Amino acid sequence: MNFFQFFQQNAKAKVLAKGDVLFHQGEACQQLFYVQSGLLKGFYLDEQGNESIKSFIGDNDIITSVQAVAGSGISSFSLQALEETHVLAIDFALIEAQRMKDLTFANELVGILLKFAMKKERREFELLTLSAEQRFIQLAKEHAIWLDKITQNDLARYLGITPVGLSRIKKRVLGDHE
Amino acid sequence: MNFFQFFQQNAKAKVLAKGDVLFHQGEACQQLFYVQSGLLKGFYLDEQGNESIKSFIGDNDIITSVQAVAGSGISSFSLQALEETHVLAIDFALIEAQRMKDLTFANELVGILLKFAMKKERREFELLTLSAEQRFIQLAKEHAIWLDKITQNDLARYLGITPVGLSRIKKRVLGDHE
DNA sequence: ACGGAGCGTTAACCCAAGTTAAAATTATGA
DNA sequence: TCATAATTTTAACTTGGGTTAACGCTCCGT
Repeated sequence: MNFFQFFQQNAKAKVLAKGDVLFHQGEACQQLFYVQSGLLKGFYLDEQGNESIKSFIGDNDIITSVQAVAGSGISSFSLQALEETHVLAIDFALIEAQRMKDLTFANELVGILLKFAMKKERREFELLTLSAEQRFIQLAKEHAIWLDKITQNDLARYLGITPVGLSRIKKRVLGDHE
Repeated sequence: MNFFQFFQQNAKAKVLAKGDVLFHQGEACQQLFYVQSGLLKGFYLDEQGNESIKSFIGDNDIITSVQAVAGSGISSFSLQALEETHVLAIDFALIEAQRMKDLTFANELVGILLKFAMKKERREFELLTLSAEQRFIQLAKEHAIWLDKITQNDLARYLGITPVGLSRIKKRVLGDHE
């Protein structure tokens, strides 16, 4: 069976208002979500309350805590809506059951995981090899839309710096044109 | 069919001497490798010649360039042996063919990819949320063996800092006990 | 229109890590 | 064993980004 057919047949629709949390760091997460529309952030919070943003998730993205559904059962991060967001939720157990008996489905899952792996490899590359300034330039090029929709605080926490740091980088990079 | 059976039947053994390169950044990579014994580093080299180490790969690890086999065809990093290393090499096309017709095989691949995704998520977490010093402490705890086998230059490039920086961190963390 | 909340900017000061270069230590090979 | 190369440490100086706090702007809500 086709992955998205399966999704449509077995998933439940959910609507999140701005600020709503889909799942919390430290709690169980047994579902996988497909984002129909809207925008979410996945983020870590440490003991001191420092936030680090793992990723932004938008239209047509699939999101879950891999650690939770395939490992410990507990999510290591939270997922929160930055605006009104419509998602489809499906129990991961259903996906597991289906892939065990459906070759086409299993192979679509392989494809999805390969794409996911490439995305993570990319992010790893940027965090490892680029300076904060280079990461900002990269982001501004590839996700220009984010600059409008996402607050500077969140953008900074995604780049691994503070909002103050990002403000300085913006000044340096975008220039004053005085 | 079982993944490792398949591997054993279709893979070619290769022996790498210290310093040998399994595949080069910027070149095609169509194979997947299973490390029987030894140690490799996967690393990026930028235009200025700065090296960043993506990962160390040891006994029983599976390694390939996901970008290359599932995306552009070109590897974004190089893979080099840090000591004599024995690997099994298999064409990724064979894996693709097998997973398309073998449910068990496809699902084992899903399992492998889920584990890979968890590893990458972990690395992303560390690069995003921890300071260089915290990353070193973490590494010393989890991979104490690496401290002996791997040069400080390589360890530093894995942590995202310079060898000089790592020397300072070691002094700070391990203390002088004077 | 006013007052506050939230967001972004700026400034002053601090510190971790980069850079360069020299010194010290450890490995390696003839 | 000794000489040379490679690795690690140390030192001096620079720099990017953190921290704190003040300031300004904008957007609401009343």
